[in-house]
Amino acid sequence: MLTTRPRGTSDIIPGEVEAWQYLEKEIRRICREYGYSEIRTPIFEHTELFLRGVGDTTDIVEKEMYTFIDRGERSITLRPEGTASAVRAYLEDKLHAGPQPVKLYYNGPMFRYDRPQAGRFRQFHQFGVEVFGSHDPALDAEVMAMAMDFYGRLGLTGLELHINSVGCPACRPALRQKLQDFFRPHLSDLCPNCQERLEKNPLRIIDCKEGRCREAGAGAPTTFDCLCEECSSHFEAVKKHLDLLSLPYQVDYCLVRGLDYYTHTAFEIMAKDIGAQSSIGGGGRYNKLVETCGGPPTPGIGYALGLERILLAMKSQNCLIPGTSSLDVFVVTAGKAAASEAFRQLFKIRGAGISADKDYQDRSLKAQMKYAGKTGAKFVVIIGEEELARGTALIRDMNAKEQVSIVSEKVVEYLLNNLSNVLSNYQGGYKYD
RNA sequence: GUGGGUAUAGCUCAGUUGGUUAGAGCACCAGAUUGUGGCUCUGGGGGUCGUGGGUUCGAGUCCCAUUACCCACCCCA
Repeated sequence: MLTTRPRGTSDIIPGEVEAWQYLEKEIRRICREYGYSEIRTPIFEHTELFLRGVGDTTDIVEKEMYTFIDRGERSITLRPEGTASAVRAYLEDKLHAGPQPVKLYYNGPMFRYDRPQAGRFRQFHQFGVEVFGSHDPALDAEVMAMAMDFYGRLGLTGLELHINSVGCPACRPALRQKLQDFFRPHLSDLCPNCQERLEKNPLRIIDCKEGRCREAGAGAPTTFDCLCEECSSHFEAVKKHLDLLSLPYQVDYCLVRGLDYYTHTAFEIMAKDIGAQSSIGGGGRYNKLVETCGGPPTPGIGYALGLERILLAMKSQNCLIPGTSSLDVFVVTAGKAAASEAFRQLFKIRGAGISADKDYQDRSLKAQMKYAGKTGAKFVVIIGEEELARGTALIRDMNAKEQVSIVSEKVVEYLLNNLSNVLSNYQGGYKYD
């Protein structure tokens, strides 16, 4: 083999792609129901969009971006997440000029230079939504409920919704100060990462998973201690709306997500059965991001779900996942003269919306039958010398192991009649429930 | 970026203290009185033992390096 796929990427091959198509179909369905429209943005952007949008002290920007200089000497980055592009498009395509809020969704590949492991890849796929133009805490709850609804539709259970408020520009400076005052005497007890975070981004220390940082952080101030009046009441309203929907959640005052743009609400959804990378989705409010990107003051909120991790969880929980789709009809021939007639018949069958195929390996009739069985074809149409002479075709029902002789002109009609229930299930996707 | 594990046929894996032509199951292909699938039986094709060095009379087996994959740290989806 000349070469292999780059590290941390994967091929989605027949037998697996059906699961992806199913997810894509469910994404389109739920987004339509919740009033979201799809947006497709470039897979690469100017690097500065992510520097400003995601935040230049984040791990994503500091060490995980695929950045390169293109032939026009521009610094280009393969998108590591979807929100920055959505904000850019919201401004550039003047969506802020229309009726608000603007509810968008995207679904596509993201790129981060991480060490691959279970549930973590360098090219991975996110489905996400973004809403621009509303401060309403009910929307925060809607967005979380939608994410949980999506998991539920796929059959996933036992997921945990963790929520927090990470404050706003009014109250965060006080929290930063309190945290720095608290941790500065214990600086040497912190992991090297957090020692740097103390000045750059002290909030992240309380969310650090290192044992020594957890110990050092015992009794440390949390977001809860410093929320301003507005943040606090917003958070209470969000919780109230989650309660209205009877949506279970856990408040986690140490939840600080790794993207700097969050204000107010932050949340994360965890799956326990997919390995160490248990975060299966997350999001939050970003009321300053549009401004940061050069737009008018505009509130926003969104989330992103990792499709690979969703599939991992679905496999782990034995959810129904569509497999390979099978053929409706296989055309078998015997003899050269019959092959021409069979080839024409094959196209007539396909023209009627029936999936059909034939042998292209010059196989014997017996081998063609064997192969037809493997394709899962429901019917086999046999055209040999005898049928050719009589102007008929044999149609064999593979499950019933019975076959009938049909006049050539009636073959399509016969198949349509006998496949009708199969075809109605097939239209537009796969049978999954 | 750090650590641990793995690498033999298309797939899952055997391969004894280094010793002749490297095996099995599954898969694939072909047959079982020549026009009929799944089961059974018989046969067949297919492997630079990840790659590059080294030790040795001799390396799939031991040593070093390298790459990839898996898992964990970290981070996040």
